[in-house]
Amino acid sequence: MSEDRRLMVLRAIVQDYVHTSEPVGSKALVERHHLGVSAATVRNDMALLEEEGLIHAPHTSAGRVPTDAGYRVFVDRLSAVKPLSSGERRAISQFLEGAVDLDDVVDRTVRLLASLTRQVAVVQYPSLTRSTVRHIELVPMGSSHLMIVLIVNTGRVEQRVVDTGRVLSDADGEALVSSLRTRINDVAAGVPFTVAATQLRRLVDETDEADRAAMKAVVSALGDALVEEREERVVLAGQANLARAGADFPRTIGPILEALEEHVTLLRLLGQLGDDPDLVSVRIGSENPVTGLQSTSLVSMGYGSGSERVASLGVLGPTRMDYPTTMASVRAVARYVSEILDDNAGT
Amino acid sequence: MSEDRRLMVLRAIVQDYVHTSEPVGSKALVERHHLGVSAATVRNDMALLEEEGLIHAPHTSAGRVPTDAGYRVFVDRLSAVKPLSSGERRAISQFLEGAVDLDDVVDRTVRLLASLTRQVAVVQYPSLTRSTVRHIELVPMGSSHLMIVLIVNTGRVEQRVVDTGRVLSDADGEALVSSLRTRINDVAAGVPFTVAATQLRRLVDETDEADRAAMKAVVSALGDALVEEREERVVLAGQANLARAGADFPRTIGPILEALEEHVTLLRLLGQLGDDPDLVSVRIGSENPVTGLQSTSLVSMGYGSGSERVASLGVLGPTRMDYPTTMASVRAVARYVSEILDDNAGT
DNA sequence: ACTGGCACTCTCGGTCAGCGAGTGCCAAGT
DNA sequence: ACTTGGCACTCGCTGACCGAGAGTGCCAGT
Repeated sequence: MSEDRRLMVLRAIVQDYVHTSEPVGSKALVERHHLGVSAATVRNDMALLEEEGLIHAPHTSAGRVPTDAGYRVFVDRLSAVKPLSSGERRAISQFLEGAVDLDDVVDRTVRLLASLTRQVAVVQYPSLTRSTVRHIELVPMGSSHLMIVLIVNTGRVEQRVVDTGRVLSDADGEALVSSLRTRINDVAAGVPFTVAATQLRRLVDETDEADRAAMKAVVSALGDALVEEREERVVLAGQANLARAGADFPRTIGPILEALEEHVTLLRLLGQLGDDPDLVSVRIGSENPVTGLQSTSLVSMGYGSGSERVASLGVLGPTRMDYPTTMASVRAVARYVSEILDDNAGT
Repeated sequence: MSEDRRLMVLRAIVQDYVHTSEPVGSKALVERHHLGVSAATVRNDMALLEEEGLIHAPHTSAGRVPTDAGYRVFVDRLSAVKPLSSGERRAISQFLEGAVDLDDVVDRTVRLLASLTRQVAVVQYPSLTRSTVRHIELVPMGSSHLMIVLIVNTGRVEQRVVDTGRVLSDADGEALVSSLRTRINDVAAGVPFTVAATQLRRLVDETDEADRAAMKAVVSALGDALVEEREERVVLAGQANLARAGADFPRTIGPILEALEEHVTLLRLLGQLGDDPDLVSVRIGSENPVTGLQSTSLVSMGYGSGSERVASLGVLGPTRMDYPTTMASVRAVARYVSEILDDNAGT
């Protein structure tokens, strides 16, 4: 019947537990939250909630603790994302304002998230599946080596050195480099990675016998750089916060740290967001497929310039976390970073 | 008198403690190490060692544990760096072989060190105080923006975007860019950072009124990049190993993680090496100036191409660590990385 | 449908005894 | 002058026990 009240009770349990980190009993509940009923009634509701699997008693005579499913219901139906104070907003923008390049943006973002939420922050580097080549620069180095600089539209830069097997320091060499430079940029500049890769391969065949070897060397290095660049990266901060919340993970902190070093699985996790790119995604405890992270929750959100959601960021903390404010922080930071990328992508 | 034997006893204590992690008593000692004397004699020696401050009894009736000073004596006088097995050497070279660029070298190195020593690995990015500018490239972006790419002789690349306030897409613009490019490279290419910075500033004054604003914008961004690039960075791996060795740090793991996030202080630490660049430096427990790291030891060594020791790498672990093998690993990796940098530096 | 009451169950903290490892010191042996 | 065996002593650790406190489930009453 009073399903409403049951949910109120659940919410109260979650809230209390989150900030005392102790199992909460019926008596304490009615005292702190002025629900208009007695402890005995609450006990009945609790029994039902337990049947539904939303809460759980660690011991016969202890209070109740929310289960992962309980938290799920809480975030889905019982809480609203708490808006940040204007002070917090200002802090965010000030902190990110001074970033000079993409690395710096990511670096600042991850630190900011960690200190804001006092949890472990995870930021994925902008994924470049949709990246385009902005420009490719060739710089002769020494007699026969050539440094290739690949500039991506997101502002990232990748470089490689190849040996062309040709003398580049004389007039002929300079002409060769300059011809390679224009021809390569003609087919690749402004073009998405995947397309650029195939175009470049074709370019080799269209090259004179004489210069084909050089062109081939350059193109193959570029091909490497293109996939390397597509390979995604994450940056972490705030691992120390795990230790602070040590009470929550009796002895699981080791596995958690291990899981955090597996950047590949982290990336996969971040990749699986909810449907709506503009919504914060929450993965709670055992919902999480990664061994080692099953006592933690991941709050994440996509970000990126324009309508493209190029990457994700988020924080990882104990399942017993303050979801509303954490979600608010993550959302705010994701939006702000997106804005910054928008501005820089400008033109 | 028998100072020799006292030291043998100390060595035995260190060795036993390192691998049982329990205070070691006189009886256990004579059993495991066949010193030719009885437990009582060992007890007398222990009493002396304790007076000298080299060992310490946690409780009146517990065994002895080496103090920081005890470890110091051990590494300085009682141990030899254990040579690595050929298998380990091969593993190191294979693991580092496939690196494609500097970032990759550093990344692989830090992971390798962590898994080799099962401790926290710290690798400083090659310091660039002695770096020179290899080349500076200017790439027009959009109508008035210019991307500046700074290529350093170590292979690092830094980029900046500035607004020149001029139209660059027409013929005039292209001419401007190309003139800036040659003039800048004329004064800066091949020149050490510090010199380049001043040369470039002078260049502004020598520029025509008309182009001075554009030149100024570019030079100021370059100046930023030069200091930014000189700012040093570290990379970590293997934090999870801290948790594994949790027995050693009862509750100090939190502060340690915090200290590890303070990259600035880490850099300072790594900077203070011993005198001989070719020697492994060991800083034990309280010898360590950083709060939070006083229950840990740092084993580090410089590395770099040629005779220049451009940066350091090392591992951080409990004071109770296996110094001989750890030192061996650190030394081997540092040397190998130096070799790689040598090869790559070759024109 | 809610509430008060009651018996019951557990955990937690404190105390206490026994055990075992290890020490310090002394007197005897080489 | 060292070394050694012996012995009394000190502590920390473990397990048992106990009482207190918190919380529960259930039942009967409103």
